[in-house]
Amino acid sequence: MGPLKMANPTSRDIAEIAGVSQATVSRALRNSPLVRKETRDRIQEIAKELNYFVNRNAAGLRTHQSNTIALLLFDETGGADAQINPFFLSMLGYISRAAARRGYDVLISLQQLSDDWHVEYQASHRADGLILLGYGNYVTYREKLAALSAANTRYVIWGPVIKDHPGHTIGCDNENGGFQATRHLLSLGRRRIAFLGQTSPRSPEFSARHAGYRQALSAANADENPQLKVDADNLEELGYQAVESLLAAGERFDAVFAVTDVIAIGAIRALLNAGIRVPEDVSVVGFDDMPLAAHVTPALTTVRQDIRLAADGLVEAIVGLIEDRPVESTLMAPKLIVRESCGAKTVSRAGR
Amino acid sequence: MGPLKMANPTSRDIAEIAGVSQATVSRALRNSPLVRKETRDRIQEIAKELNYFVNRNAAGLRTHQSNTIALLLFDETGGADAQINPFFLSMLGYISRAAARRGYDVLISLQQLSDDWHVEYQASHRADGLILLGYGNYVTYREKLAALSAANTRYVIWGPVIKDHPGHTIGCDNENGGFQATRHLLSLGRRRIAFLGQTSPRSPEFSARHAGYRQALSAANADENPQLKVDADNLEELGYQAVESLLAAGERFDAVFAVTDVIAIGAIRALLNAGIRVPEDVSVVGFDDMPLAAHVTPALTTVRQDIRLAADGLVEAIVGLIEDRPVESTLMAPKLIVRESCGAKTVSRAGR
DNA sequence: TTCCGTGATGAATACGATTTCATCCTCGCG
DNA sequence: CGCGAGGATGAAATCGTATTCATCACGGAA
Repeated sequence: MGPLKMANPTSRDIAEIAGVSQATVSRALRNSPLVRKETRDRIQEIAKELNYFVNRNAAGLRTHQSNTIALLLFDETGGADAQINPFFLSMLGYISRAAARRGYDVLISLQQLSDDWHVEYQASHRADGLILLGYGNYVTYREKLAALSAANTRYVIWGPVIKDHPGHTIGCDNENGGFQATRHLLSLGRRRIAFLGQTSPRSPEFSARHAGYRQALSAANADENPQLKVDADNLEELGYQAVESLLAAGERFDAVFAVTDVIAIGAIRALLNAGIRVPEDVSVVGFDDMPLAAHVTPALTTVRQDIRLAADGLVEAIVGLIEDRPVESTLMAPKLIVRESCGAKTVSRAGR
Repeated sequence: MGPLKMANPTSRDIAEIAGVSQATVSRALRNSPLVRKETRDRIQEIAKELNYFVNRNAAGLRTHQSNTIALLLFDETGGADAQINPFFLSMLGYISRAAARRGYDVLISLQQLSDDWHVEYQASHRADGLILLGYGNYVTYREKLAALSAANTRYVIWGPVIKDHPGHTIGCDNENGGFQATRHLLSLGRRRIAFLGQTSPRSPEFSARHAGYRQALSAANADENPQLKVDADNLEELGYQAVESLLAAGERFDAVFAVTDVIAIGAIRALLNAGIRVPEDVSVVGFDDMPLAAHVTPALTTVRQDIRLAADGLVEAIVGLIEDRPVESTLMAPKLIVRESCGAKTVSRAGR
């Protein structure tokens, strides 16, 4: 017989064809041990033949689940048409894969500070839980997070692990990362190390990296020079300006630790423009190891956050919450990736 | 009275509180003109008070809609842990915003060649329509697209507009882009222009760019030199190797048109490594204008695809299909962005 | 032979909204 | 004063699945 055709087959249609009840079809499709194996196989075959797929709305209505995770990206620096933080973007890919592996879809949403949608996702049964990227800024988001908790929403945050921080958090050990970067520069004989990045309490991650920087300095009996610290938000242009301002002030420095790859890239551009060689005259180290870090010239030495692992951790955590398993906040170890911009190696092909 | 509390309020709960029927609540929440304004306002207020949100599963079940668009990313070059094509990634951001503006959520899914999920999305009522990125390769995906059409799925493809191509397509005028890039190099006095990129029928977009390249050459009465054409897939490493092979073969060239920014960046790295100056000795032009193009050194001259516009177009198209409006395939005009790598300007701060 | 446990299946209901159809009330007009 | 039109609301059906509770057949034990 030819292929069965049907516009929108339902479990009832299958039941009729198979000569069983709709209940049995439902059970068979979910591999319930309650149905005899032969019946089950027959039903599944018919379903495939008919190109049948479970209506998720109906199933979700009945089970109060959506098998979907909402990924809320918040990018403070961006206006409506700004590029999204590339670090988050590449995280997104891994999150999506990790979620798929566990049978969850991923819904994405770019949030603005003014938005209040976040509460809606779980309440409307569009998602079973939320992953928050870019919400590390506790001060700004205190009420938002409180609202989430009040609505009994399950969520996980990527960001710094802070005590009293509501909810569960997966983050990178930023302090240790800052320490590694700075220690590396010191080990290369650099002593006048500039620090580029915003360290207000509004960005606790960057503050932690700064703390690591100071820690490494004092471990080497070197003092922090406040003149060599420049605030800069996470934009390439601001990294450029930060170095410009250092040069304009006549500061002397032989290394730069930028709190972010993006800032580091801007800094390098400014240095080269000023005729300063990198890494011969000034060593530069970034943070994040974003995809392009290996491909700029000189290739960027940086502190890698293993986003693959991070994404896995986030998904693992949110799924755990959804399925009522105990979940703990986690701190992940970063790793120094040595390339060209620090001068530790002779120039060669960019590290992989 | 204090704030009303309730775990999971339903429209029925609201009805009871407001002293009306559940039907009226449903109408009021959807701003139906059938309910008196005062009643409507009162109901909406109660809903807000209760922190009520429509259960999308129930609504979707009834209306056969999900108000969701599935975004299928296919990246041919990537294995399980590979980075996603940054061009698609940044498109994703704009798509998400454009969809939100029209009241749609975006579900993302990274597809592998072996996957057959694509058909499922609409059939399972998880999405009302599909946007396909990276499916430009018609030969490989012929059956996949056929399956989609057979399942009566609404979908839009980002890719080359090809006649006989099933479905609707939004794409960039690649031929024109290749033409502009090459003409620019010619106008700078370059004559021996290498072409880097895969041009098999499996990648029609790249072939189109190549066609534009040839067109510009012949318009300038210059002949194409087959020795200067190197196949290279879209990876930085392959751009590097392509230039290496040209150099190894002893070919002389004074310019490179890379079919992609990623390839161009690899090419530049290889040139610099070989002691060849860019742009003084060799001009380089890329394609895409991905976010980092402005930030590499030298900043990349490239052909910009306006991804913001592209994303808008894709969403506009898929929403049109969903809402049964007529939709046409569209070709968008690319634009040459002159930065440093071509040598048209004196070196200065990277263009924005 | 009778009875009961067990495995397999079916009937019926619930999930929470949307929508059709019916009802009721009011007001204007003949 | 009666009647019909139209505005506002309610009752009830419906969407497609998951699940509870009943039913039934079968076979072994008493």
